[in-house]
Amino acid sequence: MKIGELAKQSGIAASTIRFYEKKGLLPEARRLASGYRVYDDNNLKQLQLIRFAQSLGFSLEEMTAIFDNNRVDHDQALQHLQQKRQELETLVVHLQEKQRNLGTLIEHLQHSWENDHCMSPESLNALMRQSGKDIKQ
Amino acid sequence: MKIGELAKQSGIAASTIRFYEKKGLLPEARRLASGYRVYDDNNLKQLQLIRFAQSLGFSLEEMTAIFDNNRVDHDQALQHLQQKRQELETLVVHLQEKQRNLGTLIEHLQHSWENDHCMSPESLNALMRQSGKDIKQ
DNA sequence: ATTAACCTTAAAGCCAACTTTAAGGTCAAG
DNA sequence: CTTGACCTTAAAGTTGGCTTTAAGGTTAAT
Repeated sequence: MKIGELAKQSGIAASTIRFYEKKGLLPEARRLASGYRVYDDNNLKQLQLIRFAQSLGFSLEEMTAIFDNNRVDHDQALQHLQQKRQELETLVVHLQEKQRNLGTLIEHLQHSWENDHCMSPESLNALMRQSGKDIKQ
Repeated sequence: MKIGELAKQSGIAASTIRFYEKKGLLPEARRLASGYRVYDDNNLKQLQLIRFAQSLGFSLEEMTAIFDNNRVDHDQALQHLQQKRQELETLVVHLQEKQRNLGTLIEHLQHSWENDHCMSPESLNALMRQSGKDIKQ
């Protein structure tokens, strides 16, 4: 199949597929005499794997390192994945904390607005002191 | 205090403070005769509030809308906050799912690499079919 | 033979949230 | 009265992950 068909089947724009190839995330595609790129179902799977890894928070650069087929260092790849899991775990904990803080903040604001119609920096400050750093990603 | 001091106390670069002012997120600072910006502790609190809101996932644009003091529409601000909490909740659920998937993936890979030293696309596919869409943000 | 739908490339543009650069002006210490 | 740390501005650069543009070449149908 040609790039338009692969784009349709994968849901990834043709321009993005070319972009991935240029970045080295995808191998250089075989070409027709006309210069058109040709793909098969393996390429479709590669794209799906990319989207999956992306949904796990991997950057294109990380994927290029891990999925550089031919010479995958399995142990390194595994380490990458485990680190990612750890990061994800930390992120979730942080986000849950934020969520709680935000809930509390909303309640405080509802009360303070019912009374004095101002933002009551005291409650804000209390929350802000508690709240950790970044959300990141 | 001057901008360098505020930068030090807030942990936010002076260039960033100027940038926030230009964006309209901070009010225009009072100036010395020399043209130097002058700040007080309220400005420090404003910056801390910005970092806090940022940690909750608010963009500078959203904050500009919400914290446009003088004429805050409390109901709208509250709606913003509640929507953010909802988004955060959804995000957490998705991330937890990703985390589980990633754990499963790691186990599968450990097994398949012990045996045939290849990535066993079958297990990957199974996971990928299950796994929802975006992480987003 | 023409048209429309496809493909090619390099290069530029986009977004948020900054950071850096260039070319200055101010101020306190020695 | 000079040195160095600080401040000013507008404008350009950065990052990641694309998308868009411009200027073409190919293919299939009519």
